[in-house]
Amino acid sequence: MSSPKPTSARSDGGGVPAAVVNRLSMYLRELRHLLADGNQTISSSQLGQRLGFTDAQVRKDLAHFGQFGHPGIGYRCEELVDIIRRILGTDRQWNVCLVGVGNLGQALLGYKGFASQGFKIVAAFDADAAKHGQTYEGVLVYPAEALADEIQRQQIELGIIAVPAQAAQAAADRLVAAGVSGILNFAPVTVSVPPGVSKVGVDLARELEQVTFTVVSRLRAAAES
Amino acid sequence: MSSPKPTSARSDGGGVPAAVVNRLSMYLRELRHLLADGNQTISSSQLGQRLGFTDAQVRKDLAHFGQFGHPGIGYRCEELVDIIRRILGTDRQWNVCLVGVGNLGQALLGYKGFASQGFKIVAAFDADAAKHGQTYEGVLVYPAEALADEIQRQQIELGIIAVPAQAAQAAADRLVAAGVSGILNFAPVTVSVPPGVSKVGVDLARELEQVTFTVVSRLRAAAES
DNA sequence: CATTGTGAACTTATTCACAGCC
DNA sequence: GGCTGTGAATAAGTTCACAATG
Repeated sequence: MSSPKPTSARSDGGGVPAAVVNRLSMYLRELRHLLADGNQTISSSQLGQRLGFTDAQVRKDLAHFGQFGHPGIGYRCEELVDIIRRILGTDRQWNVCLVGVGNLGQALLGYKGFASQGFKIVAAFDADAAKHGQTYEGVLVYPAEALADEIQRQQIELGIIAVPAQAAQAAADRLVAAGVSGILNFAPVTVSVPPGVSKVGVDLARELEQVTFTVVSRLRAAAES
Repeated sequence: MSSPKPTSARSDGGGVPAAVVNRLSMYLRELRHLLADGNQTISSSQLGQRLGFTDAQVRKDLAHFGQFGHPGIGYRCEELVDIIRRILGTDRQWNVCLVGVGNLGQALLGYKGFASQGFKIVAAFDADAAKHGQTYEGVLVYPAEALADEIQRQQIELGIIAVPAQAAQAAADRLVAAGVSGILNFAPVTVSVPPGVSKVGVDLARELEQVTFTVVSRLRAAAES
């Protein structure tokens, strides 16, 4: 018996494959760097080259959303930044909360990269009573029981889970019950959320495993040659 | 002009698509949880269901590497854990170093999930002289100049970059020059490494952008219905 | 005339479906 | 009976190649 149809290649988002969205955010990052370096325009082949994609790939990805290029010119960096931000939904601020103020949680509270993309962590939650009422990087820590109230009060739409594996599903359930629309999960477990709530998981150890796989593959290929 | 042929779907690793390796590490994580819960065996459809994949997908992924199942029974959890660990290269310890002992770097030093998968951070490097000689979570911080020597001395094979964007390429260059075989990059830039060095990038803000995209897509779909 | 946008060709990935096995 | 492994079928994603364009 097979699962309904989650295919892993598309997660959701108007029929746009997840891989396209992933590349889109790479284009955005690269375009910001280009802008910072004073570039006005860039062609699909130049942009692709910097990231290791073909020119056609860049154009096809953008074609999912409209026509943004200028024949003979390329893409205007500033214009395309605005367009991609609108596509990704980061053309406005998002209020975010953090669940789990441990090692990783504290680092996330101090991470500058969120604010610069429009993400604002406005509340943190932790089970440890010793942390309640304290502020980290200017963010106040509440008890887990206050989660629903704060999410309502501060209009928090996204939640970041940075609790131990065994507490992750409970954290997700609470966030969902409180009405967040999306979750970024750093706990090394698959949490389940209802349809209608977006979810992305980042598992640091799994990322390193992707590295070791290619390392050992290379070693193995070298051994048999 | 198009780029050579990086296709993005496969990065390297004996012709095995990156997506397969990614799922493999999910299977591994899930199998560990199953084992911890006392399960002896699991079928491809059960394993797939837990992660949102079809049964055929699970079997095909494993088929890239051999025949590990038992008809009528499924897969023996313990056996499959060993097999996947061997495939991913995590059936042994990897010495890892960290470059950049800031917010995020300190959290990574304290992250328990690395050790449990065989990754041992044995040295850290930072440009800030105030940190030199200090230990964080039992790991000694060296000046960046000591990088090559320590990597040689402690046989470090992997490097984690957790420095600001503008310092990331230099950190990568140093790691490569010192002879690491793989890099996990948390800086929000594309660093380039020579062929022969593996690289995986994790950009926290980009991960959140994947979440917001699906959130706004759902909102947009709802709006036009 | 460099560069986009896009149908057509091609390549890669996923699912189906069933023979073979325990 | 329940489950794997896999060739065949289908679907999805990528690249090619060229007409259209400022």
